[in-house]
Amino acid sequence: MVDESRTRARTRRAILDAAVTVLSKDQGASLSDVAAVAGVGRTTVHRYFPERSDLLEAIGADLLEKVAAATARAKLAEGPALEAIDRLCQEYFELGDGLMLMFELPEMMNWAGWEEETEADRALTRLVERGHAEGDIDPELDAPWVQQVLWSLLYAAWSHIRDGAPKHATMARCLRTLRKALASDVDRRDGQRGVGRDLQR
Amino acid sequence: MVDESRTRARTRRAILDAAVTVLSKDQGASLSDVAAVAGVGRTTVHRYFPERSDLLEAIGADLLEKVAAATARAKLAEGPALEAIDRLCQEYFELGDGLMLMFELPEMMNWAGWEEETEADRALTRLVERGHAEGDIDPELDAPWVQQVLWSLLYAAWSHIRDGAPKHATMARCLRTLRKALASDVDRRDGQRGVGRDLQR
DNA sequence: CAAAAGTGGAACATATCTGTTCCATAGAAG
DNA sequence: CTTCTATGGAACAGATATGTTCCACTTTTG
Repeated sequence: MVDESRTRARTRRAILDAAVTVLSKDQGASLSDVAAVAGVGRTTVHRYFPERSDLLEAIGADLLEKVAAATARAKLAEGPALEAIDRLCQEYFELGDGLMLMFELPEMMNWAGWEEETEADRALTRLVERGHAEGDIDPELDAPWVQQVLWSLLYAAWSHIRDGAPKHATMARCLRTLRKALASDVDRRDGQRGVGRDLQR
Repeated sequence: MVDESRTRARTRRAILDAAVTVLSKDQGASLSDVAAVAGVGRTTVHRYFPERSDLLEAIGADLLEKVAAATARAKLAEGPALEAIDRLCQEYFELGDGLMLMFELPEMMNWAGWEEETEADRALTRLVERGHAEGDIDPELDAPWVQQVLWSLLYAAWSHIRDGAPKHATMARCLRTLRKALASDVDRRDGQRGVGRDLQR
């Protein structure tokens, strides 16, 4: 894992990406399917990932990195808490198929990397607590529940898009829904900023 | 399907229920597993549902009925729109494992019965539109999106419970979240009724 | 009680996916 | 150009789930 020839790195990525694409559409897909989409022989897949579980594990690790990167980009420590969550939601949204995989692939949710609390989890927890302290986030909603809501709304958004809904509008609705759900009732200052305020009647 | 002896009906139900229980925990579970939990021989399962797909189809149909019944019980045409959605959410919540199956079992979401719009869908659509007209529901959130949000929050709630969260408290948070998310900003009358108002700081 | 209905288990055939080995060849790197 | 890396494909072995058949046994039902 230390260093790989460029070709090896490229093939590896191709397989990983293909796997995410294929498995997010059909979690029961065979390795042949993955190989086909990756434009690679089935043998090659086994060369990189001896067992199916190795591939899944690699996907998990890859996803974990992407989540970490997305969380970092959202800079959760900066600005009003609700705006920070907005940014986080947008970043996670970009994970696309990978996001769906986390929900839909059984072996993914049970896999080791997600059991332990990641830095991303901790950052979100800190953010929610800050939101509570600053009066921006509904004090009745604790960090774990906020996390559940965030992910499930993202899931809802992507499902909706899969059903043919326009991407951008759906994203806007998702953000709006999340923001309203989490906003403290006392503090309404930031709740309406951004998306479609003027459409309000 | 016309009439079945009592024994047959009971065995059939046992298999169906066992299947929901087992498959909601492991979508890849074999028919042997289902048979074992149902307290029935594998042969018997095949007698009632010749192919795996037949079993899945039967579960789908069964679930569809339960959803219809739950929707009817919620009496969506009565009372303020937000309260009606509250009732609906509580009714659906009771579906338990069946609810998770709809999300997690791939063959379930693609299955025929869900494609066409059911009476339950139409009732919800009418409710949302009524909510818009009466100023109770956020006009920016249309019926399909409201439906997505409703189901995904239920999914979030059950996932949270699976993770060890207390059932009742989670349900309360789920309702609160949904209500706030859907409430129109103009109309705040009903937004706070019920769950944990006195815990507000 | 006797016939009929319902059941369980063994045995078998079949399909599919997995994981492995081997070899010839294409492509990169020196 | 030559060497070495990476690859694709065929062929094979093993595991697992599916679906079927048959028969003896139990329970219901008339």
